[in-house]
Amino acid sequence: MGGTFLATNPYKGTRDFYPEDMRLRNWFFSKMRDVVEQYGYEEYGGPILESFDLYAAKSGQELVNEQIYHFEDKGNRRLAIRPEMTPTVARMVASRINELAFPLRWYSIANLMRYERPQKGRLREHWQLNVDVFGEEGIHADFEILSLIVDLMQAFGADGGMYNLRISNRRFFNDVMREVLKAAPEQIHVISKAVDKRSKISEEEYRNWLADSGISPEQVAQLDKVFASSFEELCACLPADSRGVAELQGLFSLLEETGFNSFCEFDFSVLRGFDYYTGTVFEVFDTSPENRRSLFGGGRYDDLIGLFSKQAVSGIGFGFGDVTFQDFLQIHNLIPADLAATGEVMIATFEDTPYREYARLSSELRSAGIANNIYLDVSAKMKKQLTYAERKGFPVVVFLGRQEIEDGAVVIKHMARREQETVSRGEYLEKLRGWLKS
RNA sequence: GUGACCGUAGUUCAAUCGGUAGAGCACCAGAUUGUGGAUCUGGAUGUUGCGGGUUCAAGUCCCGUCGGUCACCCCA
Repeated sequence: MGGTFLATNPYKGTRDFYPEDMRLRNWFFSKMRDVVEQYGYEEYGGPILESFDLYAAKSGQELVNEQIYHFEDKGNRRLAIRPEMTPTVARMVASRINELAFPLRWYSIANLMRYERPQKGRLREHWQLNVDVFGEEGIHADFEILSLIVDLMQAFGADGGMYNLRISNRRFFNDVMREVLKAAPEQIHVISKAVDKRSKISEEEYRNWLADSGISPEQVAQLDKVFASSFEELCACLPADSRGVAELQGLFSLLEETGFNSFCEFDFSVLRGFDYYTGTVFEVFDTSPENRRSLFGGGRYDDLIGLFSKQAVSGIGFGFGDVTFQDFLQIHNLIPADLAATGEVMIATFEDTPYREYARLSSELRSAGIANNIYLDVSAKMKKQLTYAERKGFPVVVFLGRQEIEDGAVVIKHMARREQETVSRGEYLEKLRGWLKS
């Protein structure tokens, strides 16, 4: 025997996109593209392989390095498959820093890979929409990104009840820690980690974590008070010149004035990882009980291109992955049922008719802008041809046989209505168009 | 990296205490030689993920491995 066959399953944590899967992905990414381009964002792209140093240099996180696919090429260059898009954009921006007109509004839709254990909402390869504003420090950019997110969600019919957009600010957080808790810089780091975990771990674990990290009982008490306080009360505790306060107040008054505030809320516990973010941070949560998780998030970082240039470029943006988003769409029933196949017309064939007639008809339809297939096996029974047409979801089948050629006509058949009629070659296109519209 | 559960036909699943693997759907052919969703008739299909062990006998028990799912870890 020929031995064993190769496995047909895709590599762990990656997915095959069969035509129906591709339709879904194309559907939502093109919708996203529409929204983002209406905001005047420009698309960019980059290579899937980058120098390993591009990632290794960045903040030197061991864990990130463990999640990077890397290897050596034939010229002994150390390469990595991109695990995120930001270093690539940073490189691109830095490379043309003097030529680009800031602020930039850029977006990309790219596939990324990370070596990790697949689980719900997270695979080894995923596709992600990245949207950023570069070179603008003011909160107008922050506001724009947040309103863009709301519009993005709305484009899919997601209303405020389906998701939460929670917003905070790293500067504000740091100010509160310093002024209210009198926390030292190292303590702030520890506290932010504990706060980040707060919703996931038990009350006891949370308190132990803080105590074990050298946070005094007084500080813990203050922290409890902070969480019980409103945004306004917290602001009152901070100096009048607090930048964090000014940014959050400015941002929220803009959101209120434009009506976007009904989708947004202040949430002191939103922190989004570390170091990276310096100002506004935000996170979008799914509100459905089955999927109470973060869909995506982002924030402001002060220096995007420090690795490449002396000049600092501030930016704000987010990355929105397809895996979590698909879960979201499914749970909230936001995927349209009629993401149909692309073919509009199938041309049925007969053995006793010259094939060139079908080639001509097909070309005639294409010129008219009607996508079509010729049934290739002319000896196949009509039952088989029609079954095929039905399974493929062709709304219309056209018959062209000896009789029709003699009469200068075609038979067009409306599959869903199970009706058909004979129409002259001069008029069938118009009739067909009418059918395809409805 | 740690832990839990799962892996049987294309698919969804069944198989009693360990006793020689079966059903629905789907598929193919025909009833219908130029007309599809129903019905009827017939048909094909498995190294039970893989490798080893225990046993007279393993889909079933044990070990390993690969794959899937989920949680932890981590998070763009």
